[in-house]
Amino acid sequence: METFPNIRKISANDFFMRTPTIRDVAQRAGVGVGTVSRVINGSPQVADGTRQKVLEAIAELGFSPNKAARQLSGGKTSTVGVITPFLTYPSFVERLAGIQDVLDHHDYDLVLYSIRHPQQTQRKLREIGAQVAVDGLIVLSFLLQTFTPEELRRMNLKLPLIAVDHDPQDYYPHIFIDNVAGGRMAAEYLIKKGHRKIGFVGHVIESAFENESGFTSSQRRFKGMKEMLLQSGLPLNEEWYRFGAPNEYSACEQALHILSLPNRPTAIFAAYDTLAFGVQAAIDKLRMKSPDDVAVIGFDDVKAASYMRLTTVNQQLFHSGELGAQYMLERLKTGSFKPDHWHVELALTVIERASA
Amino acid sequence: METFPNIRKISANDFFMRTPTIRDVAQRAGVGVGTVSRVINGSPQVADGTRQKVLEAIAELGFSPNKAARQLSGGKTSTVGVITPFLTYPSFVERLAGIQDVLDHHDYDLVLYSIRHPQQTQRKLREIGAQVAVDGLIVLSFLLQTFTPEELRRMNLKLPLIAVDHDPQDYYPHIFIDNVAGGRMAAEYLIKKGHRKIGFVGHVIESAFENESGFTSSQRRFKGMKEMLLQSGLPLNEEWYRFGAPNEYSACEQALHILSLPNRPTAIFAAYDTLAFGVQAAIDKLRMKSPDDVAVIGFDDVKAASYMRLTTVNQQLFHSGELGAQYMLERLKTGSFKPDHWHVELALTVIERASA
DNA sequence: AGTATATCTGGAAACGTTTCCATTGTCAAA
DNA sequence: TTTGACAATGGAAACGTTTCCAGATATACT
Repeated sequence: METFPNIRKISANDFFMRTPTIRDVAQRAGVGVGTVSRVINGSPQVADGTRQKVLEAIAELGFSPNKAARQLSGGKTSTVGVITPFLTYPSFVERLAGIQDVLDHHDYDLVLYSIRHPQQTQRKLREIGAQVAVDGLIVLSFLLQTFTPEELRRMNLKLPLIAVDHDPQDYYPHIFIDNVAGGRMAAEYLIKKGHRKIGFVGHVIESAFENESGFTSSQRRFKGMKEMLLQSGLPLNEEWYRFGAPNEYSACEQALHILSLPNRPTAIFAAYDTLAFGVQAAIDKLRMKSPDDVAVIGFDDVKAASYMRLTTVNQQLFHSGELGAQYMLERLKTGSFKPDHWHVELALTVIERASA
Repeated sequence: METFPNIRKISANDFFMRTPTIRDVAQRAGVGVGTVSRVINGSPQVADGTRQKVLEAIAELGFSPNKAARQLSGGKTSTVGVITPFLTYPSFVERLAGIQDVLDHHDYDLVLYSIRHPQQTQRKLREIGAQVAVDGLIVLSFLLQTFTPEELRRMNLKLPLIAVDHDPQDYYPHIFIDNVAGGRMAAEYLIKKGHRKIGFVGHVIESAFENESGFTSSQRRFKGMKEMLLQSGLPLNEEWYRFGAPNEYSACEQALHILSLPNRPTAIFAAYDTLAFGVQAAIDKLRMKSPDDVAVIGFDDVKAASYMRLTTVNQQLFHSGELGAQYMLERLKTGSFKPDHWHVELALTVIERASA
């Protein structure tokens, strides 16, 4: 009893428009499958006439190469993973949007991994690496910092990694900003505006949940501010500095406290825009007005900051995502990260709006 | 000259820990590949002893099945796509987070497609369908509404579809809310609080860019509000209704206008929470106070609404995403959507906070 | 014992690409 | 005319699973 391995080719199912394969295209164009593959992948090794025929066949059949097969054979997925904590924080979303934008323009897909607890990171990384479901991985914020270089080495990930919004270091490419310098800039701006009594509303780590690297960007920005105040011979007053959860409501409470002091500051630097919104709410509650009664400057330049007319320090959130994706794609194309892309610092700019 | 197709198996490369395949596991456990596959997929057709051996081998080798191969062979990707407009709107992000959460718990990956212009939708859908890179597609908001049922039929998508936040209709499963009823609820709440002069800040479609279905949820919520006012015998005053872009700044301007009228309303219903924040800003600017001078109620119950102490209409954003994902997974498992899941309305609730 | 039945297992074929090698055709130089 | 180099092409093998069928083993019943 002979078997007919090709029986599917003429089976009844095919009358219902089986999605076309490269073989169908080859047949239709009267060429071999190899040639079709070469056309699809833009190899120069194809005569113009042939290429034309193939392209026509592709169009007529509405063929589109099957990703899984492509990946299995070639080892490439045309997919980049993004792993992020706190999907709902506006700053992460903006970076994500930047990444998405670049990947989309290069016909790469974006797989989103979201982590609720840093402890999940390791498991997730292993999974991702083992399944080979993505060509590369963009890691947002501190997630990678939860590992020592040694741990990371032992995990022996084959995947190209790039970190966006990550402390400067030497172990993998990353894009970062100088938070301390940013803090200095914010303070400098306020000082130039004539303020001498400057407060701060920031974020403390309450648990290991938030950041295991020991420092939040809030702390660094605070440090920069203090440096600048000292350097300018201005008073540092511990009463004016308050820390809480990273949300508007908490910030509002901190600000209410600060602004109710008998000797209150004339300006407040909020570590994130989100906190600044809370500070603005407090100012409004107290029937004060910024910038006249109290000036407010934020940090991040989130989308909403422009609606809210918040003066803030821009850190190119969207662009950081774009760059991360761009460098990753280059890495995937050329096989290695450009040395210039290993350690990329983004410039900060004070954006003057209505609040300070 | 004989060839050795299996030469790779003993090539030098293997000393560098080639990622293990199902064959390696089979060998190590002393069983056939079929058995390993059955173990991985939880088939009951495996003796306990055998299963144990296989599981051990899997653990020892750190094996994890290759997604691409799995898909190519079985036709399944363990991946669900999400297609969304305006990635950066907070309400979309919350729905997305809900989807992500459910998928993650079921070991499904989430591929994110973002659309900048509704016209891209069709191309994107075709691409996604053709590449077979996802098992199903969750469509957010109005994107599918840009097609007539006829168009959609002609596109002949093989992919299971479910829409989240989509007008009720008959062509595919969807999860929705009754925006008109929501508008009525908001108005009713304000009326119960004693307000008789109620304003509205909403969103107009400025271009085809935003929504091609003819109605925004803002318009529907407005309709509901008017119905309720009429029904309660309260005055409708066109002066109190203003429409603009869907951002806080624009809403602030509209509210400033309304609240500066000689005969101003004592309460304002904002079509989205984002707009409500703008209204609150306006109230603060005018040195008024909610809820005493002007009450404000929003709609959506975005995360920030709770920080901002905004009274609003909750529409279960996160949960809508969870449900969409859940129903999709069920569809993928059982082969069809449950009839109950074809047309799912989510309940709305007024959340009383400090603003009204 | 012998037979029927149920359970468990091994392994080939198939999924749709890419890649590599062999073959053919073309053109220029000798 | 012959030779060599090179461009263009066809098609087999490989990628790592799942599925299906056949065979093996165990169990139950006569």
